[in-house]
Amino acid sequence: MDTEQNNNINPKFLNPYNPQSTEDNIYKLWEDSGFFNPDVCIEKGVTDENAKPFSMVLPPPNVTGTLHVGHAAMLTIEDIMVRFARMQGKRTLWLPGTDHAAIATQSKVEKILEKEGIKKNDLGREEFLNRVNIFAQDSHDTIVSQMKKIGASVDWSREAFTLDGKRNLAVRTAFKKMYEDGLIYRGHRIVNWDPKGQTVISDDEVIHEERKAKMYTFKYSKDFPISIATTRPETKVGDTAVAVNPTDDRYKDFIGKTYTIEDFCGVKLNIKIIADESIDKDFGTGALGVTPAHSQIDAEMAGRHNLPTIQVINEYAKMIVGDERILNKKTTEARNVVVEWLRTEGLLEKEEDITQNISIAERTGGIVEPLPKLQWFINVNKPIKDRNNKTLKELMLDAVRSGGINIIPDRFEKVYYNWIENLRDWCISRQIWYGHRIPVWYKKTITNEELGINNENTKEIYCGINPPEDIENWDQDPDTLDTWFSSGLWTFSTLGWPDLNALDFKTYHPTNMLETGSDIIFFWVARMILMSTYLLGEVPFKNVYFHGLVRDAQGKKMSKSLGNAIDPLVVSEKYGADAVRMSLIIGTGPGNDSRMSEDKIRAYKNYANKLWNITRFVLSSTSNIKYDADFSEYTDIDKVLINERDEFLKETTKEMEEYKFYIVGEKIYQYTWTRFADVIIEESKNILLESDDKSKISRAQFLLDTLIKILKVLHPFMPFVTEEIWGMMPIDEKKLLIVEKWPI
RNA sequence: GCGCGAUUAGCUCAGUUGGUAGAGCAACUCAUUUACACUGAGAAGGUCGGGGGUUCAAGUCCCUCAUCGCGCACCA
Repeated sequence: MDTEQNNNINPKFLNPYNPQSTEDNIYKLWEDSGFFNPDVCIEKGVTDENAKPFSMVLPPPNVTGTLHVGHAAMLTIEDIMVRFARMQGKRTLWLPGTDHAAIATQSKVEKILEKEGIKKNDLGREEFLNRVNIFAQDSHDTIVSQMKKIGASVDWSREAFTLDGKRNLAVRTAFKKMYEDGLIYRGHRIVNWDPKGQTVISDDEVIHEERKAKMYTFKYSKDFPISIATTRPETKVGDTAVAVNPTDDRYKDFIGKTYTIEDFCGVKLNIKIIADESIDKDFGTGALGVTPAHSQIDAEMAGRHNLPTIQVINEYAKMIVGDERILNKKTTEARNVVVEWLRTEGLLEKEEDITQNISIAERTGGIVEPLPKLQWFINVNKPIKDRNNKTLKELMLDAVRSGGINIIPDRFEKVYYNWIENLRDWCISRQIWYGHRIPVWYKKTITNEELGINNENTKEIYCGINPPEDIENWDQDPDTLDTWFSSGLWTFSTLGWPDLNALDFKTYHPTNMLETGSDIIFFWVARMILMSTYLLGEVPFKNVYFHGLVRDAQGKKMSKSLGNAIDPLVVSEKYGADAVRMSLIIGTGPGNDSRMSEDKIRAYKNYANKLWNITRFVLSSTSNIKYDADFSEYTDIDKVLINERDEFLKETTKEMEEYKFYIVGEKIYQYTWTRFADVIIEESKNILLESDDKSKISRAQFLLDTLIKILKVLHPFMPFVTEEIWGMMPIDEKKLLIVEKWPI
C-alpha cells in the first residue's frame, strides 16, 4: 500500500483496538442521539410510525447493592433482542427500572445499621425509611452506571421504580379492585412466620434445608393409650388431638374418646382421638399428635374435626405457656426441657437420629415458625365474575395452555403447571416498614381498643385508592405488601396503567418478550400472569425466555463468600464490555447454566481486535474506490462468495428470530475470522495487486460490502466496537449503526 | 415419593424432521514481522454414560440402569 492511501485511514487504526478509550464515548453518542427512545426514532425518521412494536420490560434489579455477572448476562441477552428488533425497523421499547425489593432491602439496611449499633425501632418508622431511601438511591445510581457500562440500550426517559408514585397508584388501584371482587381477604390462618425478620412470608419465600434432627417417640402420660412421634416435643404442649388412620385396627377402639392429661411438663392437655384419612399407618407409630396452632397440616385437620387451636409459641419463637421450666424459653431450649421431663417421667420410648428438611426464610435465614396470624391473602380459588367465573389459578393455567404465552425453553411449562397445581392462597401482607403500605384503614373505636388485638377482625374496614375523608377517625393498616405484588403489575404499571388510554399502554401492552432468570418463575413470572390476566384480561407478555445461572469456570455458584465472583465492571474495564458480552452469550442455551472464565473473555477481546485489523486492511486496500451499495459488476468468483455470505446472513437472521443467540454469536465469530479473514482476505491480497481492474473493483466492493454486513449482524452482540468502526466507514448518508437496517 | 434436566474431543458446548461425529478454548508441530503476535498454517484428539429395542440406517426415537444437578411435595 502506498502512503497516499494510508493517509485516508483514520489514525486510530495505527494502534490496536482500545475499548477503554472507546466504550464510554460510544454510549454517550447513543444517549445523545435519543435512539433508545422509540418516540425519538419515529421523530427522526429512522423508525416508521406504523412499524410493528417490540416491547420488553427490564426485570428490575433489586436496589440492594450492585449488579453481578448474572445481571450482565441478562442485560446482554435482552440488549441483543432489543438491538436486533430496532435494526429490523420495529418500534422498539426496552423499559428500565429498579425494584425496591422490600424485605431484601430492609434487612440489608438493618444489617448496616446494626454495625453502627443502631436498631430500626430506635429510629422510628419515618427516620428508618429515610435511611432506606438513601441506601436505595445510592444503589440505584450504581446500577444505572453499571447498565450503561454493559451497553444496555434501555429507554432511560421511561425509567420506573417499583415504589415510586405512579407504581403506588397502580398498586392501590389493583388492591382495591381485588378487595372489592373478594379476591383479597383478611384471614386468621397458620402462616410462615420469620422470627428473625419479624414478618410473615409467603410459601415461595420459604426454602428447605436438610438438617440432622432427633425424632422422639413418647406418650403424653402413663395412662395414655397411644404413642406418638415428633421432632418438636416442645410444641406438644399445644396438642389438642391425636390422629390415626380410620382403618388402623390398633387404634380403632380409641377413636372419639377424649383424654385429659393433668400435667404434661406443667401444662394441662385435653387430647381427643380422631380418625383422619391423611394419616400414614406405617409412618412412626401411625399416630400423629395434632398441634393446630403450629403446623399447617394440623390446622387443616383441626378444621375438619373442629378442634380447638392453642397457641404456645410467640413471634420471638418463645414459649408462652407452662411454668418457669419452659415459659419464655426459646423453642430449642424448651425442647430439651420437655425431652428431659419425658425421660425422667419414663414416658420417652425411643430417640432416633434422622435427617429432616427444615424451613428457612430465604432472605434472613431465620427458621420459619408456623403461627396463627391475622393476615391479608389473595384467594386463588375463587371464581371471578368478569372472567367467565374462572379462578386466578385457572387464569394462570389458561394463559400458558392456550398458547397465549410461549415459554422458552418449553420444559419450564411443566414446572409452571406443577407449581400452580400445588398453589395455595398467597399471603401478601408483611410486617416490615419498607414497601407499599396496605391501602386499608380501620375505624378507631373505644370498644375495639378494649377488645384487643385478637378482635381486629371486628373493626370497621375501609379500603380505597385514597385515604378516608375523616382520616382522623381511622388508622391505616401498619403492614406493607409483598414486594412481588407491585412486581406483578410491572408490565403495565410502567406503561401508564391504570390510565387505560395511556398511549404507551395501548401501544406496547401486552409486551412481546419477558427475559428473566428461571429462578423467579413463581415469584415473578407467575404473579405477572396472575395480575395481568385478572386486571386486564390479557397476557402480560407473549414470550418468556429463561436464562440460567452464570457459574465460575469450575461450575460452582459464584458468591462473594467463596471469592469466585467475577465483577462484570472489573472485567469490562480490563477486556471491554463487548468481550464480556460475547463470553456471556456463547455456549449458553436458554434455561441452562453457563460458565464464565477470564480465558473465555480474553478470546473475545482478541476477536474485537481482529475485527479492528480486518477493517484496517479492508479500508486501506479499498481506499481507491468508492463504495457502492448497489454495485452489480461482480466477477463470477465474487458472486459465489456473495451467495455463500448471504446464505450465512439468512441463517443468522432465522436463528436470531428463534432466539438462538448462542449459535449466532459463534457463527459470526467463525465467519469473520476463519472464512472472511483467513481465506477471503488472504486471497484478496493477490487479486487486489495482480488482477485486472474489473476483478480488483469487484473484490474491493465485495470486501467493503461484506464488512458492512458483518458489522451490522455483529452489532447486537458487540455494539461498542461495531459502532466505533461504523463511524469510520466510507459510506454516504450514514446513520448511527444502532438504527441502521438489518442486512437481510 | 413425584417430576425436570444433563451425560458428545483434555475443558466449555453445538448437533434442526433419524442419513459419513462439529466448533471454540487448551495442548502439540511448524512459520516469524504480516492488515493483525491480541498472528498464520498444519496435524492430533470421540465405541456420543452403560445395556437393550425399533429401523436399511440411531448421538438423534422407545425401554431400562447408572451418575451428577435442580424443582415440587413430604417432613408425626
